[in-house]
Amino acid sequence: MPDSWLATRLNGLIALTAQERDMLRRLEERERRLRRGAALFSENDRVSDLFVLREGTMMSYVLLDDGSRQILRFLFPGDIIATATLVYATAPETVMAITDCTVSPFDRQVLAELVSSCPRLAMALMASEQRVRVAMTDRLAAVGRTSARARVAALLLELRDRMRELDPSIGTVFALGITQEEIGDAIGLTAVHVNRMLRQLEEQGLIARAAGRLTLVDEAKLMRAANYVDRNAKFDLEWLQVAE
Amino acid sequence: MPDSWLATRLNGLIALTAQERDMLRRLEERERRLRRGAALFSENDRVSDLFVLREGTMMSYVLLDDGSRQILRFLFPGDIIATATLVYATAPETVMAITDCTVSPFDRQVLAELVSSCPRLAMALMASEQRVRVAMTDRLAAVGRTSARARVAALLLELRDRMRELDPSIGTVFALGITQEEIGDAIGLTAVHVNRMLRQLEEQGLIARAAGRLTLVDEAKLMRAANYVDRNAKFDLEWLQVAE
DNA sequence: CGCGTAATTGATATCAATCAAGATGAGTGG
DNA sequence: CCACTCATCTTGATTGATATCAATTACGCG
Repeated sequence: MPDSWLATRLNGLIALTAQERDMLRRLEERERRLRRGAALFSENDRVSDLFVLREGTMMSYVLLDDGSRQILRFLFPGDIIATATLVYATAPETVMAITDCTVSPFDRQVLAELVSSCPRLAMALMASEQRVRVAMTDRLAAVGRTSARARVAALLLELRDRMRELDPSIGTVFALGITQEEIGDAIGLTAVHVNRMLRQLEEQGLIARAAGRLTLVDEAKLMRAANYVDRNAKFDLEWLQVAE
Repeated sequence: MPDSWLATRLNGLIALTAQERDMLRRLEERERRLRRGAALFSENDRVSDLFVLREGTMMSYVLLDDGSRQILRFLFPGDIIATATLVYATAPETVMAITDCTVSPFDRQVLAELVSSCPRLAMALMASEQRVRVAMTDRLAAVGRTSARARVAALLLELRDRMRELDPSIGTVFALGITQEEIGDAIGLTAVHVNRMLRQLEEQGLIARAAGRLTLVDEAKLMRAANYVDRNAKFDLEWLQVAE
């Protein structure tokens, strides 16, 4: 495990200086462990820290009055959690551990200091928040305007891509790590219907499932089925590189 | 019209210094006009500027392969446009003028300078991007997990709230300014069904419509129907006030 | 080895989409 | 000022995708 996941993540965007690395390390000094299923915080909790996820998988979600759940985002090591703390006194969403996890809490004032001392890092953080936002617009478009089959396909590809960022050895085979109910709650379907769509994708030869592992058998077809856009192919932080 | 819309907007969050105001004014030096229906830029265009919307209403959307459209966000004066420019070489979304508009373009390098010279302003911008993100999670939850009626109600309230930020005199009566088709494309419904839901809300006495103006007749009921959460009530940028 | 969660499958119900006409209304040219 | 036109709104009939309800079945874990 790198001593700063955040540095590892941002290094994918811009080359970091030693000073910048040091600064990022400060965000991951403390450590807190969470058991599978434990909530880091819940909707409406007073939260004044932010967190870096260091180990494990988490998710953020909201619960509606009728008890239904909308999963907003799956979280992987290097992701920043609770950025909403910057504006909201209470959390707008719940964050829960899907597997056993380790997170590093840091105070929002420390972030303010980081912005002062490392402006280029601040820009990189802003930029990386844009990736999060765009991922969410993609999901919104999927949920609002595509079929159940397309949404399932899109989520499978999204999860594979995110896992591959951390582990480049991942190709077309990976462990999904979430239940069909969670898939449904992320893309606005019932677990039953997710099951049927997975079966359909399997019967059509786009995916295969075995022993908890998923294989993207025909990635090209799956991408077409999903309305897939590879956002990672379009990164450009070049313009930040030259900053004095 | 204020000489910096952005300053006006951020002033709602933190008290700005003279230097900060000056800096923000630089972002709105240039000016570009757009006719109703004109695209500021389209998906996949190379964009290296950001923009501040100064006058008018705009929207951002994506088009899917089958021609359907998902409206991501409605834009009002003071909103920053094309923040995705910070990471993506090409625009992930189209931005179009709903009414005649004025925008102020500024180069992303200018933003980088702003972050260097006014770190507290940078924090305020980050914070304000969180509002955008949370608004989007609310929409995602609505589209993924609520009925057509609830989504329509939620959008009406969202639009009213956003307009009220700019014009506090707005109470329960306002001009919607968008078509039923646009409503549908924002919340994942057909225009036909939006029409039926508006009628239903009207018949149930939650809203009234006349001469292009919408009245929220029973706001409490409408909020319940919409699963409404007033995010504005929960702001907290106090912690930034004391900076250095 | 048993227990509980997750996955699977079939039957039926519903909500929203689609298809198909009109009606209304704002803007435009004569 | 009127007639025309195109967009928007409205309404009804029908279809279709996904939810709901109801059992099983498979399987990871203690």
